[in-house]
Amino acid sequence: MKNTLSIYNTLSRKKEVFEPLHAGKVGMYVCGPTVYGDAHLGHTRPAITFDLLYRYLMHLEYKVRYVRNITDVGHLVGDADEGEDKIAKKAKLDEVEPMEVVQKYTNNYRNDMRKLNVLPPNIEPTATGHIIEQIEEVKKILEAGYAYESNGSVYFDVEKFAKNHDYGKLSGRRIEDLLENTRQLDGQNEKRSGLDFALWKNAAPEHLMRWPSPWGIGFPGWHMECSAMSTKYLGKEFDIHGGGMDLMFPHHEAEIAQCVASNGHESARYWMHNNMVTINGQKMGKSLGNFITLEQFFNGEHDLLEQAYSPMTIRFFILQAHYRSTLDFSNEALQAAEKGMERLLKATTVLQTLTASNESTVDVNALEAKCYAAMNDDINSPILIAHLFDGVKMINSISDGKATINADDLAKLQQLYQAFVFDILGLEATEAGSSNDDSEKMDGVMQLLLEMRQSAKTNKDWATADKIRDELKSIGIEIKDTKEGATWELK
RNA sequence: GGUCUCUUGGCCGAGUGGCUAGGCAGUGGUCUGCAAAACCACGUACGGCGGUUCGAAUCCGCCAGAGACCUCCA
Repeated sequence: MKNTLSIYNTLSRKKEVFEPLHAGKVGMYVCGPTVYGDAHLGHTRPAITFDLLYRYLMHLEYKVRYVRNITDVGHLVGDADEGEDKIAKKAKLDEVEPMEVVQKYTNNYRNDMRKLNVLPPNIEPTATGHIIEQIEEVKKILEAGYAYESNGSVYFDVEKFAKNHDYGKLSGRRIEDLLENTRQLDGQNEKRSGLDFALWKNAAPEHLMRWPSPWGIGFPGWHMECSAMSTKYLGKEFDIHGGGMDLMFPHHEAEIAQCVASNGHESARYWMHNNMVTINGQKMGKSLGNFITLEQFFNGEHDLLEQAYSPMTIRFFILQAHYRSTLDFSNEALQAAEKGMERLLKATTVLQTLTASNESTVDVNALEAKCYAAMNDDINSPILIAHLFDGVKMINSISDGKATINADDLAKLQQLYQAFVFDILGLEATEAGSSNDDSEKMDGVMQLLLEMRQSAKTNKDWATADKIRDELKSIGIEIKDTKEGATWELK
């Protein structure tokens, strides 16, 4: 039951049973961020999608090597400039070293991911740290005859490759269509065809990031790093390659071509693509300028945000949609996610306090089977979450005495929620007040106030009881009366 | 222009040829001194028009609308 994971393979356009290349082991490569700006909501989609997959594979007891790169060189700014590196351009703007920019945004990215409880990959290689490997790959492609040198740059010969290979198989493109739709880009005159892409690019004198190569001073092409680094750390053939849908063409298509040209066969067996986060129905993206950074979500400082949203709310929001669907941002949707998640997490706390009876009136095995079925069906987290909410009703009913559970089932249910809510979905309970001295004192003060209010209530002194409640509320402390007594929380 | 995808109830979002998705909001109830919170219960749906079928929101066609990629992008 646990081991019938199916995943949607972009190559075949259907769900396939996942069978690793080597029994019990999984190699997976995911395209990481370009570190020239703060991470925004869109960046969380692949990070959380593949974190979910990584966590689930580990839960299934696979030994996983998860590689996610940091792109710190190699992408062009746009077609208007002179082939200048994105990172170099920003660096000049800020008048700092390119590597300083890279370091800053890498740090920010890792920091944001940690807040989102995204597990760090096993290897997080950088493009600048693998220039030698990339040059070696370019050499191999030249030797294989699928590339040519021009003016100190090396280009991949797409038309030649397409004669005996299927260029466009991943993205569903036909070479004839592509040939009709090429645009004027930098270096076009150096290329034999508009479809050809750079494997190595000659650096202009003002270009800051530059390395020596057999073809002169330059920098690696846009798609080279993923081929070189996936091969180095996962081998010439590996299990899963992931990334955003927008990378399918040309990036992943070029990667496939590079690997085939250099190794004689394709590298990744399963290609997985997450869909986009939209805002007002349109893709949230760097180039459109309609993005909201994670930092802005966390502190609420953006015109479109009605409030701050915790990292866990963002994570739950992402997980409530299937990774292959678009997900539309709105305050209403995020607030719904926030409340729903609180209810789910609260139930996990209640679950720890349940006591066992002799008989079970609930079916824990059926719930467990449904949870695995959901995850095995192309890691369908929204379905999983729906089942977990059914379980919330079960937990609350037992807590209310409307249902009973025996000791074995209770242990199983507790394990189930630990596994699915915390280990697999990667949610974590919101920090219930840090345990420093101040919060301990605060807690003491609050206990005193609650006791005073309770005695006022006992004396039917409603004026005093309500004054305590209302005045605390006005300074942002909310009292909640429960069956077990009053509790408080900061709002 | 080319290729492809999507259109589900107030909002977000699953799924499927016939069997309740789920969450949030809303309504009713339980609890409470009152309220909040919490818990329980309950609607409303499958863009339009045709077709296939015993039966379609689910398959096919047309129309309308939205989007993605074709250029860096998660």
